[in-house]
Amino acid sequence: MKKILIVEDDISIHNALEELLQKANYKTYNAYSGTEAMLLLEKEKYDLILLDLMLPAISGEKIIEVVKDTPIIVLSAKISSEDKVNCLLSGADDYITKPFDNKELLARIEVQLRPKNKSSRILRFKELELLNDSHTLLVCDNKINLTKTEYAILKQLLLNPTQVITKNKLLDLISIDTDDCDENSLRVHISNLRKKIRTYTKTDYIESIWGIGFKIKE
Amino acid sequence: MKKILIVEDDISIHNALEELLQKANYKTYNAYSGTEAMLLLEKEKYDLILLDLMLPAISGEKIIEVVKDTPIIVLSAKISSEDKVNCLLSGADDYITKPFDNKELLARIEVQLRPKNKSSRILRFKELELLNDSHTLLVCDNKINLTKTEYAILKQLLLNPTQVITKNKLLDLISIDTDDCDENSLRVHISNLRKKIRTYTKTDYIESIWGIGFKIKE
DNA sequence: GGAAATTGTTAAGATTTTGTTAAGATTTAT
DNA sequence: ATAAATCTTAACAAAATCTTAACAATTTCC
Repeated sequence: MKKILIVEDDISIHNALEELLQKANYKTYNAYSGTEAMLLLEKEKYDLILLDLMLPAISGEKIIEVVKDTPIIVLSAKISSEDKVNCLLSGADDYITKPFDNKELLARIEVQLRPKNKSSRILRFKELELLNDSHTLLVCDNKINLTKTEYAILKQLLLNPTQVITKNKLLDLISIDTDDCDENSLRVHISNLRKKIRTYTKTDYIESIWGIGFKIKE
Repeated sequence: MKKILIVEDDISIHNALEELLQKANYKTYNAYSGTEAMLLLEKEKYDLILLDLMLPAISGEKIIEVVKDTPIIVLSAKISSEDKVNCLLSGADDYITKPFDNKELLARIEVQLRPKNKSSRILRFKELELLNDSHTLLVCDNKINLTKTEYAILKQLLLNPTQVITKNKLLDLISIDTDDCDENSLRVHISNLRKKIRTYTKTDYIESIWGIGFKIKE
């Protein structure tokens, strides 16, 4: 059940939103001011933020700047193109003007919540093809079986091929429960992955970023 | 340079879009019918599709269903909520009604093209580009690997390019635990940084402020 | 100008992190 | 319950990075 934070100071709009979202089977959280929103955001992670711009104390624009890891849909009475552009460029993911159509809002919420990779069937990178359903990897069209964790690691790396994935992030993937995560173990998995890939190609696709984590090469 | 496929049968709108996008530094590709779009999509991969709905032969809605690995922004004269919802739920990522504001369109395009992780920032200063997500430095577009501490130092300097960063501040960055910080060590790191940068440019970007610390030059 | 303090460079040794292997433990499938 | 697959642990080798130390160059101040 996806968690949505509603940031809106107008009580009647706020309540209407809450009802709408709950009927659509979302779990809602309520903030009635910018400061309250900030407090909640520090405490918990949400899947989406619905954000009014004109708020007491801290403005919505300020919140957009700060929040980096959660999609934001701005709900605002400000209809000027300039306001929209500013919000979108500074980090908002969508901008809907009030009054809005309920069904459209729900649709746009779904857009933000659905996985970026719509198909998510195949992840490709050069000679590599990671097949989602069969948990296999094709290297130059040669089939390789990956273990569950090897798959999880490679998937995470291939999802953001330009980005360094920290060791901690990868460890979170591996061990959901263990907080006494073991880097050693991760190292072995990476090593095994590399070895498997190496059987069919000479290029090493996994790069180590010393002290930080790992990344897809190039 | 990002590649955008324009799918639009109205010539005047199509040309206007093409001009707008090229001015905004995108590479444009043109399809004037649904069938043409499908042909191009089979041949090449694009970063974004701008899609009109009412097209000859194959409709825009059909294209939305088929395309799974490229973001789609629908540009349509259909303003009904129902049309919007259908498109968004079946796979479109945004829906803009005609006539549209150019700047808003460009902003919404940027939203679709930017990495999902908003925190992936780039710190730029003249010929230097410090890439947060890949943890590397580009000097005149030449990639340089930085060590963890070199990266931390340069990041701190580039974050406030007008400001002097004290030696103590930099030492805090380097040694989390050691309170017996070593200035000598810092000096070596700075020297190594300068050397690495010097391999691709003659200008020395790190200035020493005697007795205080360091600063980005100019 | 010259002494003292600060900064710059270099290279070697110490330290930390990473890579690989294999054996034992655990989980999963049969 | 047994066998196979997978994961973890441990040990060691290899690599990258950091610190130290020595000395040169520069700046400040008298």
